[in-house]
Amino acid sequence: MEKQYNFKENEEQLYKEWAKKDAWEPKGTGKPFVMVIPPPNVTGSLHMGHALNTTCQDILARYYRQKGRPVKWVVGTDHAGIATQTKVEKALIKKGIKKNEISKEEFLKHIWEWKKEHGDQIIHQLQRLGASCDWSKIHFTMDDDYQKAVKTAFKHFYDQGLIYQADRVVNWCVRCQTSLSDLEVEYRPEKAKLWHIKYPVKISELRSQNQVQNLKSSKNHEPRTTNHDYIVVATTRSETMLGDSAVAVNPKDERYKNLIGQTVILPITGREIPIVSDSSVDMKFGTGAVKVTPAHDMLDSEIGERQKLESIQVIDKYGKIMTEGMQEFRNLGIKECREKIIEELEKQSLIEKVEEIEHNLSVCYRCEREIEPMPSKQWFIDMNHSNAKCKMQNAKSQLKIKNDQNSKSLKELGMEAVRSGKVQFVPKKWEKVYLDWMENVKDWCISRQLIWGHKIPIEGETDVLDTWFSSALWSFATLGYPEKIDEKYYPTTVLSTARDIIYLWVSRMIFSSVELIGEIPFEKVYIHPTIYNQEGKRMSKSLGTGVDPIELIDKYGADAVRFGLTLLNTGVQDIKFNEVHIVAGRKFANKLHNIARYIDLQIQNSESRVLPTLRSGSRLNVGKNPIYKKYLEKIEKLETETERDLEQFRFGQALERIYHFIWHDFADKMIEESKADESEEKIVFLQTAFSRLLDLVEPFLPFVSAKIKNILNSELKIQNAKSQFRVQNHS
RNA sequence: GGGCGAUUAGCUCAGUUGGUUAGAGCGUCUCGUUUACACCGAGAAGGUCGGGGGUUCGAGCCCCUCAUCGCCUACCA
Repeated sequence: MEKQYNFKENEEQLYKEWAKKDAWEPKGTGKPFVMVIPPPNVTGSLHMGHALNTTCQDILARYYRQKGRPVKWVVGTDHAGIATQTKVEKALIKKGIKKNEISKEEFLKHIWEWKKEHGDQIIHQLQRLGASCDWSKIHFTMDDDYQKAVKTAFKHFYDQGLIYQADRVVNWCVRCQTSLSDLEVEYRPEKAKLWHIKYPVKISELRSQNQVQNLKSSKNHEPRTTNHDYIVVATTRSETMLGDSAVAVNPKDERYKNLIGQTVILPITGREIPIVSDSSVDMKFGTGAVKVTPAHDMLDSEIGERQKLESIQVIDKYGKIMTEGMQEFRNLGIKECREKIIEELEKQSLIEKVEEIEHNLSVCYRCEREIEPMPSKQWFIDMNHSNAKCKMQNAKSQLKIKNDQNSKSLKELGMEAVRSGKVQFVPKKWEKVYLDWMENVKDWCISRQLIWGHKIPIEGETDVLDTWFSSALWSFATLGYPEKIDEKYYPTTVLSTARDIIYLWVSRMIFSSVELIGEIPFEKVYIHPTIYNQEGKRMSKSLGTGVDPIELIDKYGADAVRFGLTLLNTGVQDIKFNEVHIVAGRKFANKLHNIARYIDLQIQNSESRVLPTLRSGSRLNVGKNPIYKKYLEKIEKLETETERDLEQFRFGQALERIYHFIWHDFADKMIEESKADESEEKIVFLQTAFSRLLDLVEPFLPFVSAKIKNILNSELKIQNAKSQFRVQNHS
């Protein structure tokens, strides 16, 4: 054995062996331990979050496999609709190909080519980390059998009356040319100008001098600069006033009480629109009076619905102004129009003042372009109603849907699965987060105007499904649905994932599984900590604050990376990434290697005539020496504590204890003290103790552990063969 | 605006129901080349556990309050 552990050589050799198809198929007879890996985007590359999550899962997989349970760890990738399409679009532009200039079919071909070329990258990266997934089948959400699952699921929801089409204001990405669900919208703080615009009130309708007086003396409106009477609205989006249908004020607002029901003349357009009262208006913001554009704002759309206002679309899906009449604005970009309107209003002295504010700009989570809310016909899943599910289940269906489920909404099913304790979150606090969100869940917009994805299985539809619709089926579509689900493996045991997809993914998997299978998808949801960079900020590729786990693996080894991440993973606390712990991991691997080297030497130098047959993991009790006996009891305690920790997902605590024991107890004390012992028993003891300690280490640092076990085992074989030979010669 | 979490050694973090002198890794300092390992060993320095108040025989841990930071969420136009 070399003086220093060569992780590179060892890991290179082992991970290829482990990536073989049948290497990790479930074996054994106990209660199966089943996980589905959160499928990474097919175009993605491994980031620190993946590395941590994969490490957690692999620790569990290897630990329970060691315990003799059949472990099934389902693996695969997600087609990731919008993310992939955006990525391939960009790649094509570099080649001089524009998406708009080629047919849908050609574009799809390019995406499949891309998938073929790059789709395996993330899989290889998972393997380099040592992930012991069941590689015999690498699922993909666009596989034929998966497509079948999606179609079947859609049909079920549809037949139950849970899918409907509606014309609604949705989040629209002008660049991606698709709708987005609320969860796919991100927010970016931005400085903006808040224009205070005077909308003239139709004076003839003011019934009494009193009202005029009231209006004039209104605090926010002074000093008056013209002879007219106005109501002042505040907006950052002047261009949308072309589509205003009302001005809304809070019914409790004394300033405007008497104006409710009056009419204002919308500047520029000259249209007459009412002043309405709506309790959603915040009296403290701006002037307390808000212009209502039902077609281009989520809140306004709701007000519009309540107040039965007309929805006037003035921005088209390409982000251009579309107006009837008023040629001067037609086809302008949004920002151009915004300025032009302001110019015009200034000319008419209708701008009262301009405020600088900071507000949240909503942007597309994939391309970061500004979101334009606009009306659009889309497909939705009804989350809140149960009476829609009037049609009874298909008698031929093998789905065993319990009767009471037919009277519950998806929201209720999702909440009940967690409330009842059937699905448990670890740490527990995420249950509340989940339930709070579920409680207020809105209907889910599932149609996307993309090319890459599952086509909505309705005649004539060209839209595809939200990528999360298909991932919602992941836990069972990978285990046999819609054909027969292997009941042995369902529900799965643990789902380990990141907190930022609790809503996007976990929640949808739960209600989908309960609705479609009549069974929860997993018993436990482990939400691992989030990794931040050293400044405590989010790691982000686009910000250049990310750390590439593969580079770390190259530098320190996969074992070391696993060690470093796991040591920091103590549960509740989020992780500020720091390389020092990975350095410690590399040292630890080396330490293990050297302990093995020492024991190996002892075995080799042994003059023993008869070495007891030892196996890896042997529970053989050694000898009379009470010190050794006691020490093995100490190890047993460590084993118990590790088991307890891993049952509670206390990965960091478990590893820390093992690490400390091996280094500062076993190596620093026990081995040092044993050096004085010349007896044969010492060797038996060291070998036994160490092999048990290696078992404890193996789930955490599988590469170095496997290597050492091999060496020690083969050394033992040699020695045993020798002693057998001697025994035979003597007899 | 709501919710959650954090604040412990120079840095990154442990600290399991409140119980003697608060721990680890890295870093720093001293010594040590003893044939497993210098990616090592022996030892040392370094913390009024964010501030303030309270409960208790006893508080890093429980309660209140303030401060700072972070995350999630929301319709502030």
